Amino acid sequence: MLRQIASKPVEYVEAQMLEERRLAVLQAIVSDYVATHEAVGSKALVDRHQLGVSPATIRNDMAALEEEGYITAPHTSAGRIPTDLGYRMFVDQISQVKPLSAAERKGIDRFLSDAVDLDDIMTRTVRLLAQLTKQVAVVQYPSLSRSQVRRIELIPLNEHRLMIMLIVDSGRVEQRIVECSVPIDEVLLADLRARLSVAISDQPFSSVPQRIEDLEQSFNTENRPLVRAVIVEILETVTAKLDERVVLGGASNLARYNEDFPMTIQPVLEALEEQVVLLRLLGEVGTETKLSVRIGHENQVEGLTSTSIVTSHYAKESTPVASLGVIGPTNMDYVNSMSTVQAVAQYVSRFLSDE
Amino acid sequence: MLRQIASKPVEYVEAQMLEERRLAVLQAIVSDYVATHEAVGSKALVDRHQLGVSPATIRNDMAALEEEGYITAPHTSAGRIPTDLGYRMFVDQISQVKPLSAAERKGIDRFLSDAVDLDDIMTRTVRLLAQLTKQVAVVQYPSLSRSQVRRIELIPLNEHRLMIMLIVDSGRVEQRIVECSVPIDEVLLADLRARLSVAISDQPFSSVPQRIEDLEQSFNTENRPLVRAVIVEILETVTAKLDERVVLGGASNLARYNEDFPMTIQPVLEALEEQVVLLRLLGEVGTETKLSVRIGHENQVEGLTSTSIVTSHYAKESTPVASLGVIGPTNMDYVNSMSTVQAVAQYVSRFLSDE
DNA sequence: GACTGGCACTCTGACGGCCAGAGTGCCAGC
DNA sequence: GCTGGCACTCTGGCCGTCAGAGTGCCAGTC
Repeated sequence: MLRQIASKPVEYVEAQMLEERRLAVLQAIVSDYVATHEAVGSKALVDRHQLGVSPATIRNDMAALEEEGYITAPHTSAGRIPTDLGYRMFVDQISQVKPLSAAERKGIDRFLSDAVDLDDIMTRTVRLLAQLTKQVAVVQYPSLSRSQVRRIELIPLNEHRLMIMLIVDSGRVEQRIVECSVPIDEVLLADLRARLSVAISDQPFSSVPQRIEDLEQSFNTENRPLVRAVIVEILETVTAKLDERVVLGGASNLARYNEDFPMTIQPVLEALEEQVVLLRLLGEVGTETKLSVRIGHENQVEGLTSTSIVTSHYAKESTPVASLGVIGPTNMDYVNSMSTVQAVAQYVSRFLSDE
Repeated sequence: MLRQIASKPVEYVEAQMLEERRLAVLQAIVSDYVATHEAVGSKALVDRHQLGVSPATIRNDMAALEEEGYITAPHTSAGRIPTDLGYRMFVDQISQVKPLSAAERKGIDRFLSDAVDLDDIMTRTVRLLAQLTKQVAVVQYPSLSRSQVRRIELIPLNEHRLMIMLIVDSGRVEQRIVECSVPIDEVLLADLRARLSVAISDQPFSSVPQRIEDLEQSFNTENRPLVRAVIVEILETVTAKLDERVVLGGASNLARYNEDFPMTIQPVLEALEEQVVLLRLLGEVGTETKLSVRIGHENQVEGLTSTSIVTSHYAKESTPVASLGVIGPTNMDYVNSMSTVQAVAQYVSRFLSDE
């Protein structure tokens, strides 16, 4: 890299260095602002970082950065604060995510390994994320659409009522109750279960509808009402429950920001109570990158334009099944959030795959 | 009532009337303060209520009420605000809970009747409560300790792994996965299931431990490891899951108070994130009264001493199974909260019992 | 004896003026 | 291209002032 620069004409080298310092200034501004939550001025900058130049020089750089839209001044005579674009630049510059310390990793490991079932894993994960990042954490349950049906059970509860139970390979269990007008015939039930089982066991959730829609035809007319009721209910479960489940935690961390940051937390809380919004925040699973950061206005959700979202996929047996992440103010500690989210996602993936 | 008073000596009648007016003043103060969230003065009081006396007289009453600890003055020259004791008196005075309007009842009915399973009922209920009262709502899942096991299933997932499924009469389903070192024998499994079923079906959850602890003895030595593993897991589920599940909603309503009420919401949010705290708030189910109000310091939870909690039990087939309620600032609208909580509890009870 | 009008007192909250501090932009000089 | 210096500007804290609201008390009335 250096060698390459050395081979260029002198002016270019100097322009390059200028660029580099300007970038360093931006990074310094972001990290100072994230640490103090106060607009940072040129003098403070040279005091706290080894920039090797005077405040006046920095001021020129800052003017340029402001011109380019990376930073902005709250008012004439205050320091500068980063814009969304500035944060974006900062985040993109973090090529390598800082690894967690051994102690931290061990803590995560210990905390998650006590989990007894999927619910427990999800709850623990969200608590863990919130605690480690001191922010609001979101964890999505393994997506049904990316899962397979492992097994189906039809359990009679009484004469007119039975429970359908879909067991999913990620450990999720979906249950649904069916009312029947006619008494339930155990033999028929066993038969139906067997055929359903053949049709959909070990098949992807998304293919269930087409696999069972014709099943009704193969039964005697007298039995069809029950069969149809069951099939309808399964279809409903499959489609309805595709709107994924999300757990939220650490909302109290929102209140902390308020101290030095007059963000009105009500719209944020409101947005976070909407499943739909959360799912949109967590984004489409299975896209290229694992770790994703959306800053301020980059996420289109109303009420969350002054928050940033750091998410990562997690996987079961190396196919991504869902996302998790943290939500905080745009002036959050990106370095820490990113490394924590990534690490936790890795651990969750491991635990899911172990099971 | 009037007749009775008329038969008493004159002094007593007057003392009684004095008492009555003083009570009216207290009620007026509470309702005005709840409406405006501003300390209420003597003049405003006579303006807005037909008290039939002059402000000066009211001032005397207010002084007396302050002396008795029902109201307090934030500073020398402000109006008065109710103390916890004042609210308590006010609430106790509401003998008859105001019924909801037909439209409201219909709204509740419609909203709840779309629920497809227990999870759905719980989620809908919490949303409903939060929306109707504009406060934070809490709903507890039907308590396992007050439920019966309806059915038990042992479902083999693969050679070394099976899922235990406890179906509870309230509609809850508890599942747990067991790992076995030896391959699972289907015949043995069916046998075990049958015996477990005999032992605990239709029995109260709390009696499960004693009913299955000796079961292991009746199996061959070679089969005991599996049997023991299953029993251990059931016992663990029964005891572990007795810590009840609670859902929370409408946290964004907390932020609203902040506007006119400088309550720091962080401790409140923190407290609400603790399951244990929530359960303590919802209180012991099955005690005498259905509708319960705890005001300010009456609930011993740290961080919630400036909030009030209105709860009610709900029942399945007329035995109470759990609680639900709302949490708000002490200056909340008790009349509305109480009637809403009561009505919603009734509807939930009905839906549970219908199923 | 209870209620009333009047009066003096007090506290808050809003408003405006003032000033120190911080930070900038610009410019001339190195 | 970097630097020191200087004039400029904006904020935030501080203080004094003042109107408004509400109280407590007292003497008078029914």
